[in-house]
Amino acid sequence: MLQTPRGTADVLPDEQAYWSYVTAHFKSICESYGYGEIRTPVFEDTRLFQRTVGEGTDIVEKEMYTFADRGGDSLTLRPEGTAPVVRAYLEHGMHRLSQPVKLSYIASIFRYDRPQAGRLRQHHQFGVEALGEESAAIDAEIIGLLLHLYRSVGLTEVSLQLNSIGDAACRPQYIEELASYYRSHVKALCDNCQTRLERNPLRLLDCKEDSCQPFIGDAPHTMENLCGDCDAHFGVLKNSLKAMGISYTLNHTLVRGLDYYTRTVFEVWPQTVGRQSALGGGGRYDGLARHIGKRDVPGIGFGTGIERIILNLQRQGVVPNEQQPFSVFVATLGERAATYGTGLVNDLRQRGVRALIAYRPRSLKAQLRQAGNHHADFAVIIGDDELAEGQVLLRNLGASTQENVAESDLMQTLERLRDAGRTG
RNA sequence: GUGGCUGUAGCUCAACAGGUUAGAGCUCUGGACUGUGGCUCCAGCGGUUGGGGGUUCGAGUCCCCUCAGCCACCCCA
Repeated sequence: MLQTPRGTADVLPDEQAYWSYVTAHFKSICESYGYGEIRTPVFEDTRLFQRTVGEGTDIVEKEMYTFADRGGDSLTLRPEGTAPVVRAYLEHGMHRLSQPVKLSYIASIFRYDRPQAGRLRQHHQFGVEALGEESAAIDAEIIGLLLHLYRSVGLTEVSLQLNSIGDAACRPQYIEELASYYRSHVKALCDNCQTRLERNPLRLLDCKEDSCQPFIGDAPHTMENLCGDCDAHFGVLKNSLKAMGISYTLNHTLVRGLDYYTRTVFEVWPQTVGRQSALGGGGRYDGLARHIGKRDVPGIGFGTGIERIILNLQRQGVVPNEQQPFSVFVATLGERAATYGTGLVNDLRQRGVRALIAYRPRSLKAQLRQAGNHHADFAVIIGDDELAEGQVLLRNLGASTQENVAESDLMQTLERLRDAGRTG
C-alpha cells in the first residue's frame, strides 16, 4: 500500500472543521489589525534562504528540500515564511507604499526533520510581517496579535518568552564576551557545546545538557549587554506590552535558530507538562532585507504552526463550534419521482440551500437513515402519490413531524425555513 | 542525524506458553418494518495481522531487514 510520504499528513473532512475554525479566526484578526494577505510561491531560489536564514543554521545545513529543476536552477521548498515575504516586498517596490507595510500569510512550510507529533516535514503556518517600521511599538502589536489569536481560538495557558539579542552594533561584542567566558570553561562543556562555541556561540545558551546548565546561568546575558539604542528599544517594547496587559517571561536563553534576527525575539509555549514545543515564534530582523536587495528595511514578524495549534486545541478538549448548515434530503420512490428529485436538488442548490439525494433507488427507510447520517434538517419525500397530487411530503427530521406541501410552494417554504434557522 | 517503544478490519481493541478457518464492539449495508430515520434484534460487507525474508511440521506470536507512527535527544512551528 502506498501511503503519504513520511512526515506528511492528509487532512480529512472531519478534521477540516479545526482548520477552517482557526483559519477564520486568523483571517478576521489580521483584518482588524490591518494586515493584508500575501501569497508567495512554495519554492524559491535556494540562495534566498542561504543568505537570510544563514549558512550555519540547522535549517540550511540539513533541513531544506533543495532540488535542481529541469533547467538546472537550484530551488528550495520554503523552509520558513519570512524571507519570501521580504523578497516580495523588495521585488514589488513596496518601500514606495505608506510604511509600515503589514502582511499576513498562510503557507505550507517544508523541513526535512525526524517526524513526531506536532513535527512534520510539511506543515502549515500562519504568519504576519510588518516591514518598514523600527519602533518597538509595532513589535508589541505583532506579539499582541499572536496572543490574540491563541486566546480567540480558545488556547488558554500559553506563556510568552521574550528576549532581546541586540543588533549589529552590540551583538558582535557580546558574542565575543560570551565566547571568551565559555572558552574559560571549555573542558567542562558537552561535545555539542564545544562545537557551538566555534560555530555559533549564541546557541550555547540553548543547550539542554544538565552539565552545561550552570554555565548558562552564569554566562553574560544579551539583555544586560545591549547598546543604548537596543536597550531603549527593548524598554519601549516592555512598556508597550505592559500597557497592553500582556505578561511575559524574560528568557535569556531564547536565541532562535535563524541568523537574521536582531533585537526582539520571542516564542509562545503551550502550558503542557514536559517538553516545550513552541506554538509560535518570531522576532525583529532589521538586517534581513539587505541580504536580498540593496536596501535596509526594518521588519518584524512571527510564524505559528497550524498543526500545533490544532493539536493543542484537541489536547485541551476545545471543539470548534461549527454550526451545520441548514440542509434538505430529497427522498424519492419510483423512477418518475427520482427524475423529479434530480431537478429539485438542483434548484435548491442554485438557491443556496444545501441539498442531498440518494443516487440510486434505495428503500425509503435507507434514504431517511442516510438523511439522518448527514444531519439533514428536513426530508422532502416524493412518491408517485405525491406527484399525482402536485404535492410533496415535507418531514421535519428534528421534530419527527411532517406535512403535505404543494409542489409550487416548496421552494419558498424551504427558503423560509432555512432563513428562520439561521436567525434563530 | 542518535537512542528507545509500538504496528491485528475504516475506528477502538481481543487472540493461553508459536497450534485448526484471526474474533468482538462501533461504523456502513440489508432485513425484521414491501412508503418513514434515531432505539432494539438478526444478518452481511470488511484483514496479504504495515511490507519482505528467515527459523519451524506449523508464525499475528520467535529472529533479521525494511516502512510508518510515537517518546526522548536535537531542532523548532
